[in-house]
Amino acid sequence: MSTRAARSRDDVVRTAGRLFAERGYHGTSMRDLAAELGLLGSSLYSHISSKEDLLVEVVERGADLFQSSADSALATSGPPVNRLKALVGGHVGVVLDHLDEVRTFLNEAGALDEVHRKRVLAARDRYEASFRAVLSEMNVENPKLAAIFLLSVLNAVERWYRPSGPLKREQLADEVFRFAMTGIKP
Amino acid sequence: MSTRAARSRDDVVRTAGRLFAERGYHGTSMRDLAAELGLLGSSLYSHISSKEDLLVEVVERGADLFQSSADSALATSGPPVNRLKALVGGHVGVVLDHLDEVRTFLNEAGALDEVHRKRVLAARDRYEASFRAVLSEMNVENPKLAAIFLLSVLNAVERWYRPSGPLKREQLADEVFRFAMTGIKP
DNA sequence: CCTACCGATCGGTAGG
DNA sequence: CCTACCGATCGGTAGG
Repeated sequence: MSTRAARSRDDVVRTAGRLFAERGYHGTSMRDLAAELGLLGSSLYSHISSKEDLLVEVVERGADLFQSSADSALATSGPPVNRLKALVGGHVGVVLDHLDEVRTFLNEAGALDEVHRKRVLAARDRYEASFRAVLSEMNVENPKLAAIFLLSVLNAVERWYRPSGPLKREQLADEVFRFAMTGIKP
Repeated sequence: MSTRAARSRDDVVRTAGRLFAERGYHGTSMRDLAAELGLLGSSLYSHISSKEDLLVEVVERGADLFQSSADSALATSGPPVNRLKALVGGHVGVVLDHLDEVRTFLNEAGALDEVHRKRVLAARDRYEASFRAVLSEMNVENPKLAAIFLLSVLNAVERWYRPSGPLKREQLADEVFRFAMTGIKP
């Protein structure tokens, strides 16, 4: 048996996402990443061309996942509240199923060069616009602010939710939706 | 006139807070910090003993500011909703007045060694407990989850609020409070 | 994917 | 607070 650790490009990107999410971009060295894959640092460069390119790819995966989720949610039929529910459920699903890409997308975009950072900000605004549009359809008083508040709650899920905790995955989206619709309720 | 740049320890800690907030702990070098103060890297060590100590000090300042705010808010008389309003107003005030320490406290605690990181988690839990206590007083259905959701909105203020924007500082706390109490409202 | 490197930069110290 | 350093580590390359 060979002791060679043959890795695909996707292995490299996914492992990079995990380390960027856990330790941050600047807190992760290329040798850290290689070691996680059972390689030496120099071996990474047959898969990718630079550390920065890796960050770009992980962040773009996060952006694409959110946008696909929104596009799908906006196609939901019925009253606008159905689409809002789909947006919330989709967002929670993306966070739970792609935690590493999501955390890197949300927390490490600042480490990108200006061109890519602006592209990420544009992607976030486009995603947020999906929320604003549905909230407008619902005749919410201040759709812009409501979208910010709702996304604040949704994005924070990454920071506190543990699948092993008392709150089951299906309940989570329901609870967020309920809080957004009616507040803390006495 | 001397060209010597005489700095106090507090100058060093405050400037470190700004850079840690903007670029992250691992994205800030001691030479970056020194240059910002008009010094050479080695000169920093007459003020502080290590980079890690600097992070500890900035993060602890953030923790203390939030806890002082909560202690003060909990002393508010009248029905519990008054105390909740004071907690929200206090939190927004701390974020806006001490943005660098807050951002470092919220985003860079992961770069601390285990001992200090656990201390920060304990400080956060104690602060969150102030919210849980007031929400319990208000007979909210799920005070623990309500506290998480409300703090999600409050902590996100650091990420999007611009004092130059349409929302004035005084309105911000009111809008967060209203969202927490009643949701998006159709 | 590894061996053998490269120049640059890192946090930090000794001594004045 | 500066001069003059230190060993360690950084991202990355040449060549096989």
